[in-house]
Amino acid sequence: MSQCQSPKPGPGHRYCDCFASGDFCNNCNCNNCCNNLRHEIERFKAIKACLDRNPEAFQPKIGKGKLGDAKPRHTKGCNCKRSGCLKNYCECYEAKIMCSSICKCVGCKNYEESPERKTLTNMPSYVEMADLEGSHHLSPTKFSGLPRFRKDRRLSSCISWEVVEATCACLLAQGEEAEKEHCSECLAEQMILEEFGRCLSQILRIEFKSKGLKIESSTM
DNA sequence: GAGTTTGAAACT
DNA sequence: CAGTTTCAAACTC
Ligand SMILES: [Zn+2]
Ligand SMILES: [Zn+2]
Ligand SMILES: [Zn+2]
Ligand SMILES: [Zn+2]
Repeated sequence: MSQCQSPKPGPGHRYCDCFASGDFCNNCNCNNCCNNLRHEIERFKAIKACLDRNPEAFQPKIGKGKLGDAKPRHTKGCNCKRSGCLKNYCECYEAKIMCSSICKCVGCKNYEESPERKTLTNMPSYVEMADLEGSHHLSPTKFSGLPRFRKDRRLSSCISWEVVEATCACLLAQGEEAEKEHCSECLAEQMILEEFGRCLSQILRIEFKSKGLKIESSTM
């Protein structure tokens, strides 16, 4: 049950689960809870304010994908960045559904073919994948000190949040360096762009490698 | 149970 | 529309 501390649904934060689902609070630990019959008017006003902001506020968030039997999907999609959509922080995952194209998540692992998702949900028999990855240092650039890839984790089809962060950190570092050396704005820009190029190419290299592909292009 | 992480929804 | 704030719930120890 909910344990919100707010006297009533207030601005700037989400509502307790009871209220969000349109129910009265029941057996909650809410502090000064107004989501009950005792505060009918206040409650109604809160609901009205909510609906005013978003008419769909109390609609179920899990709709059907299209017609009838299509796969259910989250009506708004999630916006996860750090959970890989494999924890209950993610509304898609919580609802036991795959993320869809309307999700704006980063580093999503909540898709049908996701090995991470599979190892999490079922207890696959033929698991393992010998991970001899411990040695993977991302060499030349500053990737080295930054969030490393976990042993059993590999990049799948999308770029993970860790990589996004690492890339940002590289660019920031490059910018600071340029600043320290009092480079012109133009040169700084160029340095950062070049760093970005190195990051991208490294990301691609690693991704290709993990898939056993070769880099065909020579123009990189 | 305390402390941390996360992301929806409100807000700017 | 993107960035920030808030805070209850999920998670971790
Ligand atoms: Zn309550
Ligand atoms: Zn998600
Ligand atoms: Zn999603
Ligand atoms: Zn996702």
